[in-house]
Amino acid sequence: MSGGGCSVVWFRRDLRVEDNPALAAAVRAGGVVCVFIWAPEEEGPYYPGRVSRWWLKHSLAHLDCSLKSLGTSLITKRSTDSVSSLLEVVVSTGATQLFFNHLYDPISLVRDHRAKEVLTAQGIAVRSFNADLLYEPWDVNDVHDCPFTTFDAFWGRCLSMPYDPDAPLLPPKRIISGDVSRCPSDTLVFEDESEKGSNALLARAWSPGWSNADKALTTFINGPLLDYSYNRRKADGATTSLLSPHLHFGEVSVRKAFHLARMKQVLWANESNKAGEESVNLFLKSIGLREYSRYISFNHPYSHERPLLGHLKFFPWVINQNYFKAWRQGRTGYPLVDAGMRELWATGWLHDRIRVVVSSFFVKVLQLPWRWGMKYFWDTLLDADLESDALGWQYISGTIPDGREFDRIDNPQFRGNSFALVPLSHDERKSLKESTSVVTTRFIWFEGYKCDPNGEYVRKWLPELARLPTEWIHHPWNAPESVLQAAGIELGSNYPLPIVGIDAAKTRLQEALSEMWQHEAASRAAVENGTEEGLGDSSESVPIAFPQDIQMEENNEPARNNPPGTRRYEDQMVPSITTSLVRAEEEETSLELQNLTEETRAEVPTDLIVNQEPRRDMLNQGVFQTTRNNALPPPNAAIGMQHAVEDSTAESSSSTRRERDGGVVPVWSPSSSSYSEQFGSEDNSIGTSSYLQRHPQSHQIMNWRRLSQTG
DNA sequence: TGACAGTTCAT
DNA sequence: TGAACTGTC
Repeated sequence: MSGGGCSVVWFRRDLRVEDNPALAAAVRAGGVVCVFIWAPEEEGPYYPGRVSRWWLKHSLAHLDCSLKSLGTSLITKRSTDSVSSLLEVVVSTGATQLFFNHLYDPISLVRDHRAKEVLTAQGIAVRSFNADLLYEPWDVNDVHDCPFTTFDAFWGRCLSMPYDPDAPLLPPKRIISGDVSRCPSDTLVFEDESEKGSNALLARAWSPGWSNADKALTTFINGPLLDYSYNRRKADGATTSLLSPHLHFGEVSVRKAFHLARMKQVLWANESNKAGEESVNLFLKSIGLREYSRYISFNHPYSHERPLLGHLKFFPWVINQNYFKAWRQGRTGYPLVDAGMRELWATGWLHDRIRVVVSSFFVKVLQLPWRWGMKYFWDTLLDADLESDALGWQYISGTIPDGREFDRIDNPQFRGNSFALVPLSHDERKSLKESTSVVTTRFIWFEGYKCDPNGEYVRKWLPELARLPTEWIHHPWNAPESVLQAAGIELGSNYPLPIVGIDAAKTRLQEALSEMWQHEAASRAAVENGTEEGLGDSSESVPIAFPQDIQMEENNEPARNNPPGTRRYEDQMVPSITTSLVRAEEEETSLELQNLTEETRAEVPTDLIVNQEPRRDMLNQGVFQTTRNNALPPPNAAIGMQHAVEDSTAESSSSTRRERDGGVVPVWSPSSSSYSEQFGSEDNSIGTSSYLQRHPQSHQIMNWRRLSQTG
C-alpha cells in the first residue's frame, strides 16, 4: 500500500482494465484507487432501464474481480451528486490526482467539466483521456475546420486521418493499491425483488464483463465477421457482432475492435476475398455510426431531445397514446413490427434491421413523436445508449441532414422498400379467382420478405400467426378468409387488424408535411420582417411531453421496492420492467440542462497539468473545449436571417494550436464562447441530401443558442 | 465498348 | 426517389 499521493481512477462507462488510458496513467503514477459512483438520479429522465441496470451490476462485479486479481479493488459509492462524492473519495484517500476517460452525452459533458473545476480548485491534478472513440470529436473537421454534418463525410474523414487511432494498451500487470481504509464502499442496488425473475433469464444469453466482451470480440472477428455483409439483413441476431452492450459500458475497446477488423481486412484483401473485405467495411461503418453519435452529441448536445433540422419542429405529431400502447405491446396488426416489439420486450434485444422497421413504422405510419419511441428504447434495450439511440431516431425521423427523407411515404413505396406495390403472385391470383375481385396488385410489407423471408421470425414471436402460410405471414389482412380460418386466425380478435392503413398514413403524412412547411414559412417570414421574433418558437422548442400513461403509471404495489424515481409500464403483458421517471417539469429541466451545457462549452478546459507523457495525453489538451465558430464559412444566403444576424454579432475567438504527432490539437480561448451552429453552404455540401436541395430554407441545423433562449 | 433496362439500397 | 451497380444486347 502506498500512502498519500495516490491517484483516483473514476470509472464510468469504461469498465475494463485493458486499453483503459485513465487506469494505465494512474498505474504509471503510483498508488491507485478505483471508484465507481452510482448516481442515476443525475441522468434525469434517462434513469437506466431494468436490463441496462442488470448489465451494469454484473459488469461492475466483473471489473472488481479483475482489479482484485491485480492488487486493488473497486470502491463503489451511492450518490446523488457524483462530483461531491468524487471529492470525498479523493479527500479520504489522500489522493493528489484524478484520472478519468471522456464521455460525450450532454449530462456527462456538464458533470465532467464541473468535476474538473471543483477538483482542480482543491489542488487536485485532473487528467482525462479518450477511451471511447477512434478520434476525439474536435479532431475530425472539414477543410474549413468545421464539424461535419453528414455521416458519409465524417466517416470518410475518419478513415483518411493523417494518423491512425491509437493502438490499444495492454492491461496492467499489477496495480499498487492506494489507501482506501478510510473510504468504505457503499452497497449498490441495481434491481428490486420484482425484477430478479426477469433478469435471471438475461444471464442465459449474455455475459457482461470486460473479459467476456473481449471473448465476444475475438469470436466475432474470427467467425461471423466474414459473412457479415451477406448475413446482416437477417432478423435473427446470430450473425451480428452482439457487441453493442459491451461497447456501451466500455467493456471492450473500440480501438481494439477497429484494429482487429482492419487486420482481418488486410488478410482478406491479400486473398482477394471481396466479401470479407466488404464485411469489414460494413462492420467498421457500424463502429463509425457509434463514433458519429458521440460526435453529434458533442457538437449538438440537445440532439437527444430536439430535431437537428429546424423545420421538423413544426411537424404536427400524432399524440395518440393508444397507438403508442399498441406499438409497445406488439399489437399494431403489422406482423414484423409486432414480432420485433415483443422480442424487445421479452429479451431487451433487437436486430438493427428490426429496430429500423419498428421505428420507421412508429414515425412514418403512426406518426408518433420520435422521442417517445426513443424513450421506450432507452427503457427496454440492453444496449440502450443515449447518443446512438438519439442518432438512430433522428435518422429514421428525417430530422438530420442525411436522415431518411420524411416526405417519402409516397407512391407507391414507403422509403426503404418497406411497402411496395407488387404484382399478385400466381398462388394469390389463383386463390382470388373465385372471388369477383379485379385486384391485380396489392400492398405488402416488403421489408418483411427481405429480413424474414420465410416468416420464421414472425412465427417465433407471434405464435398466433404460426399456422399462416408464408405467402401471407407479413400481410395477413390480404389473406383470403379461408386461409385465415384454416390458420385459426380471426383478424380483430386473436390478431389485430392494422391499426392504421397505409393509405390513411400516407394521406395524413402529406397533410402534416404541408402544415409543417406552412408553419415554417410563416415563422421565417415573421422573423425576416423583424416583427415577431421567432414566431412559433415557443411551441417548437418545447419537447412534447412523454405520454401521460407512462407518467401516471405509478406503481402502487407496496411490496415492490423500486429505485427512486421509477415507473412501470403496467399495460405491458410481461411483468416487471421499470421505466425511468418522466420529468414533471420538462421545460425547466431542458432549459437548465441547456444553459449548463452551454456554459460548459463556452469555457476553456481547465487542464492545468503539464503533460509528461508522450502521446495520448497530448490529445487531451483540448478536452471539452468549446466550438469553432471562428472558423465558420461565410454566412450563406440560403440560411435563415436569424442566423446571419447571429453570425454578424458573434464574437470572434482566438485559438492556438499545438502540434501533436503530425496532428493539431486546438486549444480554445474563452472568447470563443458564442455558439452558432449552421450548415455549410452549397459549396460546402459534401453529401447534401436531395431533400435539402429541394428545401434550401431548411438547410440549417437548429440553432442551439436560440433554443436555450427561447426554450 | 456503350447504351439501356432492371436491381438494389440507402446513416 | 435516385445513385450506383448489374446484366444484356
